[in-house]
Amino acid sequence: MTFTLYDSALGRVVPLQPLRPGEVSVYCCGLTVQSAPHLGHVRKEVVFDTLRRWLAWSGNKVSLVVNVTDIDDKILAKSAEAGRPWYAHAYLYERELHSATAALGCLPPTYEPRATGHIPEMIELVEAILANGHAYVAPDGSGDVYFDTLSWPSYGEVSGQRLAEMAPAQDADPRGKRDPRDFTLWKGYQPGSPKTASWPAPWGRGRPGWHLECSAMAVKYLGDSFDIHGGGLDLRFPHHENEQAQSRAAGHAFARHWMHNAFVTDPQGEKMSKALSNGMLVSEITAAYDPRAVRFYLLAPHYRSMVEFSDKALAEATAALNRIDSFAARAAERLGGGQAAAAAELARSVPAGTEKADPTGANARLAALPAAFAAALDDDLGTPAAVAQVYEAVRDGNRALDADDDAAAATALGTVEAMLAVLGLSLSDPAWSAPSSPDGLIPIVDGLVQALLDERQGARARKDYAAADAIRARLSDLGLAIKDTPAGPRWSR
RNA sequence: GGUGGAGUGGCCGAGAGGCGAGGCAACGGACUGCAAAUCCGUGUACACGGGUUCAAAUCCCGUCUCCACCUCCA
Repeated sequence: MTFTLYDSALGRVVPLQPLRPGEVSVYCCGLTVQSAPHLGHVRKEVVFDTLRRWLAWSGNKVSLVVNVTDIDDKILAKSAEAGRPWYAHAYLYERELHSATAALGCLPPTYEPRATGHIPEMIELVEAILANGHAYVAPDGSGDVYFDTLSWPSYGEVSGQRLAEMAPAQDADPRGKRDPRDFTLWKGYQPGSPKTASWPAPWGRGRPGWHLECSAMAVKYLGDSFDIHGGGLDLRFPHHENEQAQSRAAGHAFARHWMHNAFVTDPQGEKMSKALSNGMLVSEITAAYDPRAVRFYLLAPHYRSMVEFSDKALAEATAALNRIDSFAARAAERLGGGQAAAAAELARSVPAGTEKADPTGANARLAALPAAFAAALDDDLGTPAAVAQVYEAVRDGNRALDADDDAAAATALGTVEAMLAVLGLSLSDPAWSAPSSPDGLIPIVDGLVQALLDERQGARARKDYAAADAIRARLSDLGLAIKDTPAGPRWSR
């Protein structure tokens, strides 16, 4: 069984043959921490978190490096507006990003380097490109260094853009550029910018260009060559194109495959953006919906398809996940938690799998999954077909419970739990425990509701259905759903 | 203008030459005091027009519409 992926530079699905068998190295462009993340930003995090979990589940050591761009034009501009130092501004939104991704159950990357921590590496990279004759220092004394795009014949290989056909950019500040298609490697210090946002370099004080940062960090942490470079589709050109060109021009083999996720769109089908982000900030969404359902909503469609944001879609995802959870709860009540605990145990072995290759453990983990589920994920991270397998197992399990076939129900429960664990949706995942509930309150609430349900049971026994239904209605008004099961009434939110 | 992607049943969303993924919603049935939950059943979908083929949602040609990138963007 081999993982295959759609390599967006090649435009087709190819098998992943890692540089080092059993180890997969992934670099994924993170965010420029300039403002609060919206749903679109975190789709990428969820997609690559799921990819990483799957590769680890199947026995690979996975290194996932995600950068934090903490210096750029936007950060300087917005921090000035906000009246705080640029680094404090960046750090504020870096923390917001972390809480957003954690809320959605994303494991922290293997490492998350900040651009500002890698200025020496970036300078070395520029020196290498200069030495190889693919960059030039602007002759105007500005301290700018530009990549000489025309000197790099394979420019365009990532995005399919042809240099000759590219619309010449209307550059507001061409300074010493030879050709409008050249891009900035190093931006000379401009008076008026914060002094703290500049660093000494052989060609003058300044700061790195955006594209350069990723190249330097990817090579530093993943080596001269690595397996997968990921990011949002909007980064394909020019960012990824430029990254590839400058890295190879410096002599590095760089990314072997490119993976790009599609956008989250607004209800009109247009790409989510800052201007449209009202009501779509991650913090707002996770306040309004179960964060686990939000993750489910983001990963159920294929990563290369656009996802449309709407309250209806989130509500549907909540309902769908609810059905899965109801089965798990019903089965666990009937069978005891053995199967679920076993699946949770398997899931717990996976974070270790990201640290080292674990083919032996992988055999046990893969055996816990339906073959069709594994095949779906191996086929370019086919989460839709994988999710369909979850539903199949839920139906099988419910059917088994209805037929009093405990053995079959137990199998289904274990399968469901294992699949949820792969997708980062397992209820036993610590990410979903709600620390916001004050300690000790839950048993009290539970006891109070139980007392009311006992009351209702008494009424039912007397065939006083009016009284029984009144209690149910009052609980229902509080948002509690009551189910009468053979083992007695059960309540849930 | 260049490059890439998309149009699927009430809605969402897969698939990519031949047996109708899956979910949500709806309707009927079983179960229930009634519900809820669950199970069973119910759909002659693939933008349009041509073509290839024994067979096309899937391939080819053309048309229309939408989206993205080419300027910062997950």
